[in-house]
Parts: sequence; C-alpha cells; structure tokens
Amino acid sequence: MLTKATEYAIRAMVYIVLKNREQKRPGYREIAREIEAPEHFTAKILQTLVKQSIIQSAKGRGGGFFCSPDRKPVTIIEVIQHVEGLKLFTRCGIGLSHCSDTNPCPIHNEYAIIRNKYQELAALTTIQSLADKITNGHAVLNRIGS
Amino acid sequence: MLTKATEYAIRAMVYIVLKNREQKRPGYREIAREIEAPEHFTAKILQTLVKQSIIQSAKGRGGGFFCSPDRKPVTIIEVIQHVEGLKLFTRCGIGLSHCSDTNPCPIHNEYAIIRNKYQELAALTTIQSLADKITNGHAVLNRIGS
DNA sequence: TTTTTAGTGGATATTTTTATCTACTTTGCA
DNA sequence: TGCAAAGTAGATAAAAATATCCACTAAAAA
Repeated sequence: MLTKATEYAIRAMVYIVLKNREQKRPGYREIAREIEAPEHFTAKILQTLVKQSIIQSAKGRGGGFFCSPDRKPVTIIEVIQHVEGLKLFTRCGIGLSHCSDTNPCPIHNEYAIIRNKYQELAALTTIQSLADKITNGHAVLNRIGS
Repeated sequence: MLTKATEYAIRAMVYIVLKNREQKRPGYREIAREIEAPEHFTAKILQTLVKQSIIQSAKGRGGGFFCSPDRKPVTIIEVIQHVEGLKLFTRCGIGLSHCSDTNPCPIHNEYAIIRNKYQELAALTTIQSLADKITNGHAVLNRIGS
C-alpha cells in the first residue's frame, strides 16, 4: 500500500495535467481542495516534486503548477520513487532482511509474483494515461468528471 | 506492504509452530531473538494474538507460546486482520474514498486485480504451510534451517 | 513455602508520518 | 512604484507506528 503522501502526489499530478490541458495552472489550494487532501501537506509534496523536476511551478500572479509539455510522460513508479522510495518493490513479504531468490523466505516465490506485477503496472502506467481515463469518462477523480 | 507488527507476528507464529512440533513452547525472548525482532514489541504482539485466541500461552516455569493442535490451521489473512486490519485489501490504490467498481478511480481495475491476488494468497496460505517449507528445506526463516 | 521462571498490563518513550503555521520571495498588474 | 497573488523555506505540531520499561500475577520446581 502506498503512503498517503504518494497517493496525494499521484492525485495532484493527475489534476494538474487535466487543468494544464485547459491551459490552466492550478495553485496548491485549488489542487488540495479538488483532490480532497490537506492544503499545506499538499503544498509540501508539490514542493518536493518541483525540486525533483517531476513538475514545474511559477510564482506570483497567474502562477501555479504545471507539467512541462517537452518532458516525457511521467510514470507512477517515478512518483512513488521520489516521494516514498521503492522499498515497496524490493522488501521481503514478511520483512526478512536476508530473503532473496536463492535464500527465500517461505512466502517469497508467491509474494514476488504479485509484487512484480504491481511494479510492472506502476512502471507502465503514466499520469497522462490516468488523466485520459478521466477525460473520456472511464474513471473519476472525486469531484472531477461529475 | 504489511506493517512491521504484522511481519513480526507472522514470523513469530511460524517459529512457534516449528518449535511446537519439537514438543517445545518458546518464550517471547527466544522468539524475538530468533526472528530478529525487538523483544518487548514482540511480547506485545504475542499478547494481542493470545487475546484473539490465535495462539495460546502458559505462564510460569515451562511456560511459553503454542498453537492449540485442535484449532484449524491459521491463515495469513487472519493474522493480518487481527494485527493491522484488512484495509490493505479494501483501500483504493490512490486513496480515493469514493472509489468502487461502479465509480472507479483511473487505476482501479488494474490495481484491484493485483490486490485481489494478494488477498487470495493471504487467504489460502497458512502458518502451518509456511512452517512445512522450512522443515523440508524449501525456505528459511533467518537462523532457522541453517 | 519460597524461589525462580514466564507471561500480562499499563505507562512511557522514540521515531516516522502526516499536517500546520508563519515569514519570505517572486511575479504580474494597476 | 507598490499592492496583491502565488510558491518556498523552515520551524513546529499532532498523530500513528514502533519500541521499551516496570510492577504484577501465575505456575512449577526446589
């Protein structure tokens, strides 16, 4: 399971991409309100994403957050990596430090299959593709889409 | 990903079952040492498992922890449920409170498949089956098996 | 019956995660 | 030029998860 910070980050980015497509750059207050996340915590998370160059921001009047159109699409796994790291995809299913393919814990083989599927999903899914699903009505992001 | 408390609980129970098969009832100090978990925290977790009747304990000299042989095998999901609850298997992949099959978030369908596979694995895997893998040399639990 | 061993219960402490607050800087516009 | 809008930085707080401590009770052995 992802941390709340990562969940907020993914939802925020989908919202930003959607708004950018309308030629708008939402601010953190609007983003937080629309994705139902705490305002200042959302601001903090966006700050870290900006520092990592996952998104960009503009200060002052008319400013806000946006994804550079040049940049290649952002995968979910990149967001996870920059917010909470990738231990989710490397850690043993029952927390053994010495667990590996050659020295497996008793649930290793079965768990690794599921963990790898999740990693694959995260590596193949982009924020942009999630935004597409909202746009074409195949999914919702809370208030958006209604 | 499971919480540390749940990971310790699963490892502890596998250890207890293994020792019980040798007609022994390990104490929490021994258990904590062998599964590489903090001693007092392990004691606390075992207390909750005893209260939930997942395992039993005996006080005083010669006491320790054991699984009642009458009891039907304990599944991993039961342990998860009693230590951290089942929200892992119900929560939306990106934390939306309104997400469901009929009102899906943009990653719902793909994520639900993986989450359900994990739930299925946890529901079908028993502590006893994990102990079997240790016994027949197909897996290790840290020091045990070496 | 006393001593020792072993789990229990409750309080407390530490660490990590989540959340908030305030002062500051940058930018656009009147 | 100066005001208002918007992100930034750093400190702080609150909540949850993890970890520790100690006094108490139960049971077996000496």
